[in-house]
Amino acid sequence: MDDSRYTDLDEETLFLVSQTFKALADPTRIRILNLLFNREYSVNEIAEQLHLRQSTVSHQLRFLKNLRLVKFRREGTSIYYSHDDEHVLNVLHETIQHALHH
Amino acid sequence: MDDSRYTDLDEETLFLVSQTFKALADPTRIRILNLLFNREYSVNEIAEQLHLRQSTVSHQLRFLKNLRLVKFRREGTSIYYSHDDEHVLNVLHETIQHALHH
DNA sequence: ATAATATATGAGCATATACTCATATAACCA
DNA sequence: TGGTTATATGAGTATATGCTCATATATTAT
Repeated sequence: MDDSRYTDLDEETLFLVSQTFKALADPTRIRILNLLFNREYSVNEIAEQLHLRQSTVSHQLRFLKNLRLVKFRREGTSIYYSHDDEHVLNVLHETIQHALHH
Repeated sequence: MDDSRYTDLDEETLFLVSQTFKALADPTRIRILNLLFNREYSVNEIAEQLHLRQSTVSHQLRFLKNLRLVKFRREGTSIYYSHDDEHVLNVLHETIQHALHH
């Protein structure tokens, strides 16, 4: 690996990078994001699919929403969530594949 | 994004993936790995470069070592650490660049 | 063997995290 | 308006995490 990859990191970058990975560091959030690879789901649909409580899903979605990793649209009383960050989703996808095949 | 990216994740994969990202979810570990992009460093050199306590560095290196993200070699009383996982290092590098330029 | 240097580790503490229950808020419909 | 369904949120609790100090271990040189 060449030297050009070393950069002294400023506080802000460090925080953003660590926060991004923190989003991916929890099994529940990974399962949610992994489900959203597929298509959009409502909060209750996510809860049912993954056998989680509605409040658990809602709390985690807020976390992912704050980091702009998911977006949502309202339809009646339901809110449908979908992924919203290609880069992070790719990173997750690659790492899952890496884990599955190694 | 196509449907082919959805896979129901087993416990083991989920654990491995979340652990991997957990390694990257802490500012101190990011700084250490980012330093090791460059070249190998001894424990004390890392501590000096990053203004961290020796024990802090040693604890974090143990964490990274357990996940096989770093390797080491002894030279006298010093132990030199270097990175040992191209995939994870690439993911970190890409995400740092992404954060720096967005 | 003893001293000096480098690294590893255990315990303690403060903070962060993730889940759950209960309840609030919001949209829709009769 | 009142009732129903869906989602969000606050508080409480248990566990996890990261740092620090003190000390143990290991290697080298005298």
